[in-house]
Amino acid sequence: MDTPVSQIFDYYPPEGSDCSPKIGQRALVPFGRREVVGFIHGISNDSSLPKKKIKSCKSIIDKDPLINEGAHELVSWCKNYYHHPLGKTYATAVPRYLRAGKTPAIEKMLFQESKDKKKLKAHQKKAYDGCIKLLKKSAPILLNGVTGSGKTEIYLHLMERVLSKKEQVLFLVPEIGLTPQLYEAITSRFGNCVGLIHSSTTDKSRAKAWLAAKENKLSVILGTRSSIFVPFHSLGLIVIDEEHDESYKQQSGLMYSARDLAVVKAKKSGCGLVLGSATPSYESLLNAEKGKYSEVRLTKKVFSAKPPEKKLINLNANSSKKGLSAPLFRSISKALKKGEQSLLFINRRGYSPVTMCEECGKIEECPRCESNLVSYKGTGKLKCHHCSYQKTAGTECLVCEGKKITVGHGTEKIEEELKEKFPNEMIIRIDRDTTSSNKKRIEAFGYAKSGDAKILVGTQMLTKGHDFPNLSLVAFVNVDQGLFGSGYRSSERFAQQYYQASGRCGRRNKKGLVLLQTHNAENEALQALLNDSYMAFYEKNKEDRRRLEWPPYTYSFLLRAESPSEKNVFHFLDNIAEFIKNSEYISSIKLLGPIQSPIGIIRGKKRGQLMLISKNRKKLHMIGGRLISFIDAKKLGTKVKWSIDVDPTDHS
DNA sequence: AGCACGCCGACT
DNA sequence: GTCGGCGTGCTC
Repeated sequence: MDTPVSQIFDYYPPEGSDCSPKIGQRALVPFGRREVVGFIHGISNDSSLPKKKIKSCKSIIDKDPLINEGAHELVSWCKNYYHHPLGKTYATAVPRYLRAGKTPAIEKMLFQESKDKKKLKAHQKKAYDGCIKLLKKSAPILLNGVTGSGKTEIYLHLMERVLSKKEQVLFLVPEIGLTPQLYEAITSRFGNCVGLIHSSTTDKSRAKAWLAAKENKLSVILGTRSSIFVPFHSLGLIVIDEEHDESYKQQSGLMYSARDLAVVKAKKSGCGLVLGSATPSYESLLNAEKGKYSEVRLTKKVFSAKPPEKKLINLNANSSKKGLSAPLFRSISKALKKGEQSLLFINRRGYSPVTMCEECGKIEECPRCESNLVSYKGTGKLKCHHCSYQKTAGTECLVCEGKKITVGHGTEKIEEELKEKFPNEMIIRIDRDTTSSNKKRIEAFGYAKSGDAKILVGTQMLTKGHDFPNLSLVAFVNVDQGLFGSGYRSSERFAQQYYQASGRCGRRNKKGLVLLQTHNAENEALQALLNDSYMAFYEKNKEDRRRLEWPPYTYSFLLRAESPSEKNVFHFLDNIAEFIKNSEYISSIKLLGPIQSPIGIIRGKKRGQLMLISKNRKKLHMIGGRLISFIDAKKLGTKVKWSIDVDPTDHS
């Protein structure tokens, strides 16, 4: 049941019934003073508990198991690998509606043979044939194809093959924004046979899609990461689009990677798996090198466009307090004259990340977090991006009555600069703040895609898998922030953003231009980015990772703890560090910490962490298990809130 | 996570 | 004498 304890609770079958319980059924059980829904995880003839202590189930909810064998295996694997309480793992895997003990009615939504078939171009056909051949080998396929090479059409052809064998398909996308275009593509080709599962899907329809897939009454699930847990009846293929995207990793609770779980699921069920990206994660590229994945490459574009011209704008030579330099403005003007779109990328929301008193230098900080407040001009607020704190932004410093100024640029400030310069053009800003509801998001992307909006400003949201047919200029407003950010993954991340965004301009016959504003024009990594393909950049960059022993050449495991009392945080972490140092595995593990987390205080809670790094995944996993038993046995975790992150994507 | 218990300070 | 705040511990 949905409790944060790692133990399993034993029950007798319901009294006076002769039905035999089956694994995967839901049961209504007395639990303390309440009655809750639980999942039958295993069946046994004995128990370590005294017979008197064991209660009987009130009733068994399902006639047939709700959790089929495949889902049961995946949940079990997940709880072991991520060291997460079993009940909480079920709670993550099963829709809320079903966990409440309810069962919705479902309809049939099955695949219909399509009438009009699109033909693949020669290079696509070759890749498709390669996939078909490799799928028989049952290793995951890494479909490594440059932007515009037509991966989607290959997915659709692979899907058709599987669907016509009456098998099912799971199609995963990193975020909700990418579902509409794919939903349209799939339904127009294969009929009304698709269940959608993402953050805006209601509890009930989520449960419906989930159940329909299990009952084999639906052919395709299109969804975001949690769809990986859908218990398909006869799954034939999993597609993970944009497999490098970090949205596939859950960042709280059960911190699973849907991409990694797909590999497990495909192996266990024997279905095909295609991981697609123009900029594969270093993890996947290394797996391909090791032969764990089969790789299919697409280097040709469907519409043979000239590669975009790439130029650095040296901000040292074009000094300005503004976020946008004169050469950048000139290029935007040129694009406007030709009636073409420009996209400006800056990975920072709000107006400015810092507000400071001009006289005394006092910076506006969150009273509850170790973090500066982000200013918003539109609402006149100062907001914390780590908690819900916000206040009205005054113009005067409360200490010395000096004038407050903003330092640095966010999407909102860039938008303002553009509006001053181009008052008559339609400018659209796309970030988490402007697309908070489904309706707002659809509207914003509508203007962007129709070409009505001539200038697009946005965060990474804007670069994720969207096609803007009229786009000819892409500009990175602040290269240095991305490329030289903290964390060993920042160069990989920036390279992915760079190739994703620059691949989107100059499609068809238009000549594209990519501009990068930087203070480090001579930097070697930046030069490499400019002159090389993503793969060439990877080849150079991976050596640093190997030498410094970071993932994917090592495995990592992050233990986090928080509490209002710093003493409690470090008492907890120190105890665990000591335990590891005394264990037999210490020789194969590198310990980093305990240290204060990069953001040391959030919501008034002190935060600390302990990182374990090892080349030996098995040993790292073993010590993880020992660690939990140690915390449980010594009751260490009572005074702090703690969590485990296996394969963390960033180490904060 | 819920939920109850129990200890302690505050208030009628 | 009683109410309620929250620290602690248990749930088969």
